[in-house]
Amino acid sequence: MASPETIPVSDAPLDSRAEATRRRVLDVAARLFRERGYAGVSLRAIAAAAGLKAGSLYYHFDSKEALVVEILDEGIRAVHEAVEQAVSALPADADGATLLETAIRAHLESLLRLSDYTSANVRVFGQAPEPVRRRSLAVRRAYDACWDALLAEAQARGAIRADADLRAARLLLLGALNASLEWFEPRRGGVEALAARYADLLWHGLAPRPAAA
Amino acid sequence: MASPETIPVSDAPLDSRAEATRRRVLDVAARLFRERGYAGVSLRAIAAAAGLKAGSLYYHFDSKEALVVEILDEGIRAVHEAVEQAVSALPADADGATLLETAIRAHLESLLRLSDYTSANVRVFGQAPEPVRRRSLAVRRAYDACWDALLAEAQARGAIRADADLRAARLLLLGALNASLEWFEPRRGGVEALAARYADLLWHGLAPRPAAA
DNA sequence: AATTCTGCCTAACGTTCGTTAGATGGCAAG
DNA sequence: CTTGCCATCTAACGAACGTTAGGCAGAATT
Repeated sequence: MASPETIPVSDAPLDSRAEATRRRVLDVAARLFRERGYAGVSLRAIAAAAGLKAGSLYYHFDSKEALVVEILDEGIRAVHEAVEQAVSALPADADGATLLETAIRAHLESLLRLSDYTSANVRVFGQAPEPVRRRSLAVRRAYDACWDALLAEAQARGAIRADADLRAARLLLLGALNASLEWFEPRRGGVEALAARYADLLWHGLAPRPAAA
Repeated sequence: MASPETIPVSDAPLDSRAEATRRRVLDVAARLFRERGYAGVSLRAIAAAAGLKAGSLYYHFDSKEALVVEILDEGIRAVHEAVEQAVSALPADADGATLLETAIRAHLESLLRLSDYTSANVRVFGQAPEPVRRRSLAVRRAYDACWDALLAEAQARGAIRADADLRAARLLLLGALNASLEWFEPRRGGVEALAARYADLLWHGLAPRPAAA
């Protein structure tokens, strides 16, 4: 805590060299975890990719588990933030379809922009040691709850049929969106186009427009 | 090859003890790979779970990589077979919606029934060593092609709108279905119910029935 | 100028890894 | 009863693993 007489403005300068190294380590570790899984990446490989020696990682992180927890949480947190921010930027009276498409677009855009962190989530979470999963669960649940609220709101605004099972809808929707991490290539049409196509497919379905009874 | 004078009926008795052990090893290995990833599972752990010692695995498999390739291929192959079989059992004049729902049901049912093998696919393939991925690619591509043909046929029969991007549809659909491996619990409603809900959501979409212009 | 702190390094620990070679007991064929 | 294969075991190999302890140079503080 700062002494009473110091300027209380900010503690900004406390990051510098260490903070940059930390970020670099997280970035390369996220990429490696995505490519080879949790157990498939050694601390020596992470250190080497970040221009360090293995032992030095312990200056920045308590353990391999602590490192991966930070990557997992960061991935979810960033996407959660992007979705919340995009939705709250909508006019208060936006219709349900717009709400839905905005959330889908924000999820996809941040998911694919931070693909190393978010892929690590999709690929690594399920096979990480149990303490890692336990420590990372709260952040995931919070994001699920965000989508449950979002779908409920869209339904209230008439964009989702009344008989839809919202939990099933959430699982289908997020499953479909997250799977794009496995095949998306920016060259073959951008995120914008993908988001538009997916939002359309998910909202209108595969059936032809009339959808005769 | 049997000598000319032996009864040519069948070569059935050539499997016995060894074949049973092989299957047991594959089963426990699939479960372990699903739970801990490729690098997270040691041959000693697999052997112990199958009631063997590590060295004995080499009597049945050439290497750890060969073992996992077999598991990956088996998972895809079984689902592929189930879908082809279910579709070909339909009357030749079945409508597109029936075709679609049948394929979705067959995929989900076999996916979740053989969940250790299929989960190993979803979770392990992306982070397996490159030789493993290369050797397992053909089987995956064949299944993708199966769905491309299936969706094209459904579109020809009028169950999918003419403007739909079939590649995007396939990726969305399979992504959504496969994601169910991560959360499905048989207690909370069976596979049948899930297949019906998912087929409905994917075909009709989230939008209310009229889907006003 | 002297001192403290920061960020990283070297070296080593005990353990576990995939894999191999050779031995061994049981079961089946002669 | 003997022979030989079949399925598994034991023991060991070098390499790599996560983690720790202690050292060391340069920057920051006094």
